[in-house]
Amino acid sequence: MSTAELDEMIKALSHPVRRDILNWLKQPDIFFADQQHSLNLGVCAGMIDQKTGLSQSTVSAHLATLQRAGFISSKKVGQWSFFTRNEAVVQAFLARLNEQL
Amino acid sequence: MSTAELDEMIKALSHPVRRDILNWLKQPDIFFADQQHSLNLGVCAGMIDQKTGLSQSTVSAHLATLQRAGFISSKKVGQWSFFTRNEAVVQAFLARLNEQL
DNA sequence: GTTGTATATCGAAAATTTACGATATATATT
DNA sequence: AATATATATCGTAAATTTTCGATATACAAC
Repeated sequence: MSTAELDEMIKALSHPVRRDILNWLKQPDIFFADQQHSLNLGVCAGMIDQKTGLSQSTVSAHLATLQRAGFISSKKVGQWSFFTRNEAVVQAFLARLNEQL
Repeated sequence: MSTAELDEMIKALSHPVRRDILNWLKQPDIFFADQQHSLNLGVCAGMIDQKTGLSQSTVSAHLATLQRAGFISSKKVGQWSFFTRNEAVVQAFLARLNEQL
């Protein structure tokens, strides 16, 4: 993980809504129990839109930011995009911060 | 550490120069070996100004941001301000992030 | 007291981030 | 094909952050 990547990751975490999203994706079964699709694929974007209360386009941008930072991945199935948290990346980030900071 | 405080701390770390400063203050004897005053008191603002290459007022603002977040403290002696890293706060922040993220 | 030095604060310009609605794209349904 | 749904992208306005020079404040030295 380069310094530039670390920078991008910290910036990604510097917005409370993005931290919320990352948290919700930690326990999809708890936070997205009402999702119609199976949670196996991940959480679909619209569910996250709802939970934040922000506009669809804004949330899409937040998700893109988290994805660029590597914290989440998306899988497109039909018309839906399913997002999952990359636990390994989160842990690698924390480990890096522990030694770097 | 409240959510608001955590937010302020992450934001404080979201600027590379502020992370640099925090790093330099971790090993003052290495990064500020040329300081005239004893390093026991901390690192004086002017030394940090130099190292960043940014203007005096800009660095003063960065130091204020780090201080508001709790990561550093300052002690005024004569006309100088000496800054020290609050290791306990840094560690508390990391611990919090480890469980919260 | 005047001059010099160190730092903080002020005011403003520039850059970046956040947010929205509108639109584009892609898939699904009728 | 026409319509509906889900998401991404575009253009842009608003908010926030970063930066600077100028000034204020405080102390030191002469």
